[in-house]
Order: sequence, then structure tokens, then C-alpha cells
Amino acid sequence: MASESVTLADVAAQAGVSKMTVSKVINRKPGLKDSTRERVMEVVEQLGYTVHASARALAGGRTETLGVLVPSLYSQYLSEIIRGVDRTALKAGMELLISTTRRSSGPRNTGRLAQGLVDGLLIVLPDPLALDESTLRSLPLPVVIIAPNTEEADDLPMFPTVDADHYTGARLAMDHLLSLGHRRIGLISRSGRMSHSLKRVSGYREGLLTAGIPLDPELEVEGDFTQKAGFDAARTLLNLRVPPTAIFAVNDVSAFGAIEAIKDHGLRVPEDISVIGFDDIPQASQVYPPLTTIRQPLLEMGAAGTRLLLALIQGVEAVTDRLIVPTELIVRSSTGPLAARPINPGTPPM
Amino acid sequence: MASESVTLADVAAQAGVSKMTVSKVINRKPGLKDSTRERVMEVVEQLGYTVHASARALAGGRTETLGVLVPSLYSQYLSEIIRGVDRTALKAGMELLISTTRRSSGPRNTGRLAQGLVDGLLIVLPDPLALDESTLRSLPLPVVIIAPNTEEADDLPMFPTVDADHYTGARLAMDHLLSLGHRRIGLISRSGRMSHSLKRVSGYREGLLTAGIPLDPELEVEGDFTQKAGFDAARTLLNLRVPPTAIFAVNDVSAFGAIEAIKDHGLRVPEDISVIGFDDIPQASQVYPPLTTIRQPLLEMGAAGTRLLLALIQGVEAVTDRLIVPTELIVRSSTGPLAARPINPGTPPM
DNA sequence: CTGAAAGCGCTTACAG
DNA sequence: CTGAAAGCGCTTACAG
Repeated sequence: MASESVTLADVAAQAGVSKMTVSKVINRKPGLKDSTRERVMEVVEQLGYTVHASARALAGGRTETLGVLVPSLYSQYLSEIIRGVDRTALKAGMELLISTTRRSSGPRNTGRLAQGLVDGLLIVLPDPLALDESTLRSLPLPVVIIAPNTEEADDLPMFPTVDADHYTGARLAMDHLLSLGHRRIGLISRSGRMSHSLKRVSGYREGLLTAGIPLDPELEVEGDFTQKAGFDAARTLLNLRVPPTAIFAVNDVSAFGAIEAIKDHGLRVPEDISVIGFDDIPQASQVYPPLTTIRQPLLEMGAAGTRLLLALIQGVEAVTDRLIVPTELIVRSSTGPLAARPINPGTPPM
Repeated sequence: MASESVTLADVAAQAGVSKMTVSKVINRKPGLKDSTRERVMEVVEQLGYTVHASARALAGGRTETLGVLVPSLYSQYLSEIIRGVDRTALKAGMELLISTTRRSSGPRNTGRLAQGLVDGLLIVLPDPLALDESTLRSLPLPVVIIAPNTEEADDLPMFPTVDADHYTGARLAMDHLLSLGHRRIGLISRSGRMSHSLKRVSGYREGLLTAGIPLDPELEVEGDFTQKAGFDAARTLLNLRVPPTAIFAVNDVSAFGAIEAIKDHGLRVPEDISVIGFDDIPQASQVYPPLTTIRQPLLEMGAAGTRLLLALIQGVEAVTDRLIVPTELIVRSSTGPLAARPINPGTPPM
């Protein structure tokens, strides 16, 4: 299978020029006769020559490649960010190499990425400090961190970060529900101290308070970002003596579970209960009913982080070290105006 | 940020030995005094030295890294295969570098992977020939293809392939439904000529025929693997004069859509209608009701492909060039025995 | 407009 | 048990 590799020297010999000249042609450098350029290109085609990336990296430093480090490939959330990175990298003529941080891998679990294979590194960190700080500090190349899901983002002063505006997004969700007339609004949150989730919970509470509605601890149920937990949490909410007329789930997947639970309970979405999610993962528009949610601009976050990194690589001073990308309300069909009639016959209208 | 890179030479100088000796320590080669080994390791730790992957690749050939080439990172299907690859690679002490085939990227769109960065390449090809044949032929390194979704797998005689047993899986699904007493079984297929889907359709038809049940074209509705299409297809099936009592969707996502449609129609799963999917994506166990489905052993496929590749790299002759991994019936809660009473009051029991 | 030389950081035979 | 030399395939100054 392994057809022998063709090298620069082979092309040079075949074309009757020096290796340098071939190198210049390959790298589109100026200062060559067009005829020379053409002749070399012909030989390149004919021999099927491709640069040996490692050799180029060793010699020149430039790899024309960006690295992306993710905890896993296991969520659409991450895939979407990577898509944004991919597009922007592509436009800039950079290839992409992706690697996952693995529990038991070699030293400084950044895989091969920090070892001279790429010009810069994008680290996507949805979990609190998946990499330890000393690992981060010793990275010998430009780095940008996307979605640093940690309260202590200030602990990472050495790198620029990109994140979405979770708090404002949650306020957007609450304003939407409030404007539809809902006053009794349930929350499906996430256990633990993920800062994303905490900020969204703050948005929920302050949205309520700002509207003059007192908080009711009964209405806040913990989930864990899974559909199952969303289902269970919604069921708890539905069994309240006075159930909510709307539910804000801090992520879409929980919202899917909530919708299942509501239907299962014999009620309809949004006629009887409205549901709003957060994230706007691709599936959000494909479920039934299509989910109203807060779009977390994953694609843009990937793109913005990439642009930042590209600037760093070129030695340009970053405009900002803490980039916050705005979130957006996406109204679909899972939310609607507060129904005139009470949900449980016998319960007085609120 | 870029703390200057520490090289082999730095370590050698600091430890008072030759570069060769340091190299031997790093690569765990025999023939060194333990005391030397220890002294070098200390300096390595102290200086935070890591090998420059490119330099090693250039000099030695060995990169201790496997490449995975995927069309995108955008499906759980692919992620799951990669997980299998990741695990097996990890056990073998190999790092993983992932890249996507991008429409407008450089020559021979295998990204940087074919350019001396890895010892071997795993290509995951769920779409028919995403890479053209000449690209494939000129790959100068060991290659294994996973899930070659094409009728013309024989067009790729140069590489070993790994795939799941789609036909038998579909037969398993039909046998399950048939054994529950269902006779009128709807199919949600996929348009186009994807061989995965075609094999599953064959399993559906031959399952029916083998049970002595004639085919009814009305019962076969085309989807496109999305939840929305599954929803629509199921609705079509439900509106038939004599609707099916069970539905086989050729992928899980379509099955999710079908379940939505059934609930939306005021019927229950599985009491009124049974639904079985195909793939067993992680979500299948998280939806409500948990989905009965055919498990496509994605993880095992990734692992098997990796083992094959590892063997190729070591120059071992592959045991087989066409590895077919068995599928498995996973019974959960979306299927049940044929109900005694008819679905539509007024329709005579079958 | 083109080329000969040096060197990137490592490993592989080969000596001692 | 340890080391000096050559070379992997490229690019970067520097000449001409």
C-alpha cells in the first residue's frame, strides 16, 4: 500500500531546478519566472508530491495548522464549536488537527498537539479545569480558551478566553415567558457548580425578582443536563400542588425531557404548559413541537476564538482577553401565551 | 505565553550526557545504567521536556500516533466510533489525531494526516466514497476503512474494511416484532442509495416474506434519517386505512420522530403501537419510552479497525480484509405484544 | 531570478 | 554501557 513518498529533492531533480526553487513554488513565494513555476508545478502534479508536514514544521516553524483540544467528541455542543473553528481556519488557509484530552495519556495530556505540530492551540473547556494549571502554563505556543466554564476564569490570566453571555440569555428567556403572561415559572437547573448553569439560574431568579415575583424554592428543581433528569424534574414540577404554567430548562436536552413528561402527564405543549430551553442545539428545531430556546452562538464562539488565535500567531496584540459573545432568543413552538383556563380543574385561575 | 521549548540537547547538557543517551531514556531503550536513566529523568522532569513530535517523525519514522479521518464531527455515530478507536489506541500507547475531510481544503483532502504525522490512518466513511479513489490510492501509509457505506466496497480492494452486519440486524428487528405477534409492520426507510439503509430494508422485506407475510408497498415510507422525516413518515403510516401495529425505523433518530407522531396522534407506545429503531445511539436509552433498537456496535467497530491498523503498521498480515461485526437486539420499552383490541374502534381485529 | 549551505530536533546504525 | 556522525525533508538567510 505505502507508495514511496516523493520528496522535494525528487521534484527538483525531475524539474531540473534546485530544491529551493521547488520550495518557493510550493509556498507561493514571489521572485520566480512564471515558466519555472509552471514547469515545477507540472512535475509536482505528475509525481503527486505533497509536503512532509513534519519536515516543514521542523525547518520553518510554520505548520499552517491549528490544533483543537477537546475533552471528548461526545457532544453536539463541542462539534458545533469545532465547526465554527473549522470554517474560520479554512478561510485563513489553515488545516485543523483535533485531539482529545485523555485520562491516562502521556505527559501533559495535550496529546501531540503541543509538540510542534501546530502553530496555535484552541482549548475547548466545558468542564471546570479539565487540564491542570501547570499543564496550561507550560504550553509553548499561542493558546486561546473557548467557553471556560469556571467561576475562576481569572485563574487563567495567561490566555484569552471566549464565552457566551449566559446570564443575559437566561434573562431573555424569562422576559419571553413573562411577556407571554406567565407568572408561575418552573426551573430545571443543573446540580454542581458549573458556572454556565449558575449564571443561567441567576438570570432566572433576577428575571422573576425584576418582574416583582417572589422566588418559590419549590419551583427550582435540579437536573443534570440529561433528558432523563429533565423528565424527572418536570414530573416533580407537574405534581406540585400548584404546578407552573411554564418551565425554563437550563439546557435543551433537559427541555426535551420536560416535554416528554408533560405529554406523558396528558398535557400539551405549549397550550397547557410552555417550555423554553437553552443552547439551541441542532435537534431543538427537529423535535415536536420545535423548541423555543436561547441560542448559544457556538459557531460564532468557535469562529471568534479562531480569529483571536490567528491574530496571536501573527503577533498582533489581542483586542480583548475576555470575549463575551451575545446569546439570542429563538422563538419556536414550545412556548405560548398563558392559558385563560386553569390547568387543574378546581385550581383557581391565578 | 510561549515559554521557550526545551530540546534534547538542553537535557543532555544539563545531565552531562550525550543526546543519544537522553534519546534512549526517553524511548525506554535497553542498555543503560539505572543511575544514568534516573539522572536523565530528573532533568527531564525539572526542565519540563517533551519530545518534538515533528523532529521525531522526521528522524525515526515512528510517530506513535494514529490518524482518524472523518467527514465531520457532527454525528454521535461518528463520535462513538472514534471513542472505540481512542480506547484501543490508548491501550496500545498511541496518540490520536483527528481531522475532517473538508470540501475546499488543500491537495488530497486528507488534511495533514497523510503527510508524515501519523503511523497509520483510519478512515471513517459513512457517506459513499467521500474521498475519490485516486486520493485513496496515493496514500503513503497503512490505511483501514471503517463502515464503508457503499455497495461497491469491492472498489476499494486496496484497504481492509470494517462494517456492521446491517442485514442480519434488520432481520433481528423483524423477528422481535413478529415474535410479539405483529403482522402488519410499517417501515420508515431512507431515500437514496446508501447501502446501510438498503441492507436494512432487505432485512425488513425478507423478514416479512420468511414469516409468510406478503409485502405491502403502502407500509414502506421513505424518510431521510432525521427526526422530522420520521415524524412525517409515521403520520403517513398512522393515517393509513389499516395502520400498522408496529413500526421499524431504519435508524434511531427516525424512530424518535415516529414516537412523537404516535403520541401526537393520541396513541401510546408500546401499548397501541410498537416502535423499533436501529443504531442504538446513546440517546436511545434516554428518551421516553426507552427505545428498543438494534445495536450497531460502533465502539467495537472502531476498536476492531484500530487493531487491524495496528497489525498493519507492525507489518503483520491482516487476518481478514472484510471484517463484519455482528449487530444485536436491545429490548427496551418501545415494543410490546400486539394488543388484543383494535387500534381504531370500528376496525375489525386482525 | 536562482542556488549552495546551514540547521530545525530528533533517531539510527556504527564505534568504542 | 555510552557517544560522535550522518541524515530525515524541509526552510531560512545569504550570495550571486
